[in-house]
Formats: sequence, C-alpha cells, structure tokens
Amino acid sequence: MTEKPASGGRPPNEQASAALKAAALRLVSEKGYAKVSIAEIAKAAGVARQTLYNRWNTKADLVLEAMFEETGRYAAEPLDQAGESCRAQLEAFLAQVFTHLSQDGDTVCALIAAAQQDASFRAAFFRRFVRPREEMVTTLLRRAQTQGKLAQDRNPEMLSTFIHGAFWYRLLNGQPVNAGLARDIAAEVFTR
Amino acid sequence: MTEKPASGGRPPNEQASAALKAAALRLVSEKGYAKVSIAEIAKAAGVARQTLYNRWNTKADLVLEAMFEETGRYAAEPLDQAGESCRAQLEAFLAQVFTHLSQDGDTVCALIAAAQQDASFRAAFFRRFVRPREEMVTTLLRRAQTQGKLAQDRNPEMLSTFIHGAFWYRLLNGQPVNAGLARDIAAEVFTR
DNA sequence: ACAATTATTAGACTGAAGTCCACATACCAA
DNA sequence: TTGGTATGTGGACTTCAGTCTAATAATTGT
Repeated sequence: MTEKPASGGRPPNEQASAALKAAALRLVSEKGYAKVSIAEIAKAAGVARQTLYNRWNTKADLVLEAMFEETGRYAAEPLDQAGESCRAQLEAFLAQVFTHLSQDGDTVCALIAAAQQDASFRAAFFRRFVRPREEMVTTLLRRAQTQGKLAQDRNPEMLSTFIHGAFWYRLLNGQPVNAGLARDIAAEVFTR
Repeated sequence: MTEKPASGGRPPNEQASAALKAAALRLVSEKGYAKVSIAEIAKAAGVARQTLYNRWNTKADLVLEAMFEETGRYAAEPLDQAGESCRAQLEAFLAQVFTHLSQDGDTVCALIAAAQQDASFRAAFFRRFVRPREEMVTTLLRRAQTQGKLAQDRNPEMLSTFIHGAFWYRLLNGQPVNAGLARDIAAEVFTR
C-alpha cells in the first residue's frame, strides 16, 4: 500500500519536494503565512508552480507537512517521571507545547482557519495535529485517575476537551498562550 | 460620537445597506459562506460593488453585522430562576446557544477563520460575539460560587474559558455541538 | 532503439478580491 | 442659484488561486 509498483514513468523529483518545503517554512516564518503566495514559494524553490500542485492541494497542506515532517516538534510525550506529581506533569507538558507555539502561533492559527475552508484539510489537520495531542492529555488524566490523583467522577475526555479548548480559544482570540496559562489550567484541573 | 455633524454631502442610502445585509444573509444561508462572492451579494442587492466596500471592509464584516444586528440572537441572558439549580441554568444556557449554532455553525466557523486573517475583524468579532458570551458564563459561575454551589477554590474565569474553549474546539474540528455537549459540560463543571 | 508512462515546465486562462478613477447624484449652506 | 461635499455607479486594473494544455524530460519494459 505504501510502495507503489509504478513501473515506468519519470520519477518525482524529491529535491523539488524538499526545496518547496524548505522555502515554505522560511518564507512563512519570515513574512507570515498570509503574506506568502503559492507562486512565491515555487519561485523561491526554483520549481514550476504545477510541481507544487502535483504534491499538495493547497498552501496549508504544504505548510502542515513541512512543519510536522521529520522533526517530532510538539510531539514530546509527557513522561510518567518518578517523583513528579500528575499536576506537575500536565503543567510541564502544556508549558512545553505552549512555548513551541509562541514560535509560530500565527501559522497554527492560519492552519486552523484554512481547515474551516477545506474539509479534507480539516481532516488531515485533525489526524496529524489535533488528535495526537488530545490523546496524550487524556492518557495522562486517566493515569492520574488510576493513581487516585484525580477523582473518579471526573471525565478525562471532557477535561481534555476543556484543556485543548482553552488553548484554542485563547490562541484564536489573540490572547496570551504561555506558561501562566499552563499553570492556571493545571491548577483548575487538579483542584484541591 | 454616534451622530456625525456631516453637514453637506450626499447621505448614505440606508436602503442599500439593508438590501446588502438581507442579500448577504439569504445567500450565505442558501449556498454557504464560502460559496458566496462579494460581487454576487452586491448584484443580488441591486447596488454597485463599491457601495458595499463603502460600508464594510470584507464579507466577514458584512455578515457579522447582518447576523447580529437588530435581532438579539444568541444573546439571551441566563436567568437566575427560582428553583432552578445553577447546573441546570448553565446547561440550559449552553443548550440554547448550541441549538442556535446548529442553524449556522458553518457561518460561525467561517467568521472565526476570517478573524485569523484580519486583525481588525478579530477585534470586532471578539467584542461583539465572543466577550459577551464569556462574561455571561463567568457571571453565572460567580453567582453559583456566592451561593455555595461551586467550591471557593474554583476559578470562574478559567472555567468559563474551559467551557467556551470546549465549544470552539468541537465546532472548529467538525465534532458535534449539541444538547449532549451542554449536559457533559455542566456535569463536569459542577462535579459532585 | 523504441514505445509507454509519468513528471516537469512555461504559459494561457478563469474567477474572485480588492483598489482606483471619472462621472453622476443628492444634500447643505451661502 | 451656485459651490462644496460626500455618496452611488460603472468600469478598468492588479494580484492571486486554481485549472488546463502542449511540449519536454526521465524512467521502465520490450
């Protein structure tokens, strides 16, 4: 399923893909997502515009893949370190994610916006970005519950939605998303 | 501040404004926000395109004003009815908001997306749509706290962010936003 | 060597957003 | 009535996303 037989035919130019992703990342971080055009990325990569369309449907598809490809950015699992409380684990995980986001929060906002205009991109974004982080937090909260650090009548799925929702809500409304928010969230989840 | 002196000059045609808002609402509900062009709205309203730009900067500005103008839609305050628990009040308020949103959730998603591409629209959207609803919930939670229905160590502002965040997160990810979500949110906020 | 197949390229083309302009129109005040 | 001022109208123009096409290039199998 992954490797196609594909005998015959000119092979895709992998250097072109790499150049496009690199150019996209550079231009978006330099000028901001909205101010970079498809044509500009292709030109900077030294490639025809159609070559970009051969691989990605939209600028959002390209930027998403470029941001999350080899590097496991934003993907660090919260570890169950001995001696660290569940609350501290949650706070540390959120603080780490939020710090990374302060680097390119504008791009993430732009990708969320793009997802509202393109159902297939919304699905890809959910699968590659949203759901993994949601599951990390749900897992952490379930572990806290089995350890007795979170009351049995709390709902880990709903709490995870609260946590990520608070983050999206703040980010999309231009409000601060930083270590202070991580602390406040962890405090509210692990009340008492 | 509201009434301008404006002596001299041709007065703005209020019928044109009304026709533009009506046409925008009708077309957006018929075809969906993304599939309606500015030129189409102007044509349906029987006015020149420039007349639309004289009043609003973007389609989002026009649609926001059209949706929230005279009608107090989405604006019903949660009442402190005698005999109704705080939890039931919250659930009823959320269920009402979510029901309205099922009518035009797509448009709200499109407006949130537009806010990510236009800082001045983001500010207007926050002021007219986001903040009022956030404050309604915060007020309700503070009242619950003074009545002893919510523990003193809970943080009403953070909880309100949780609640609205959960709603945004679900909506923007294409997940259900309905009475069931209202129930789950109210249950998680008023634990025990 | 040659045919089949697929990728790349340059360019044309459409549709939409947004800006700009010249001219017509409506209102006010002197 | 006349001049000042601001809006309405139609159209030209630029930029960009997205689609399409014809020609060319690279690879495989015969």
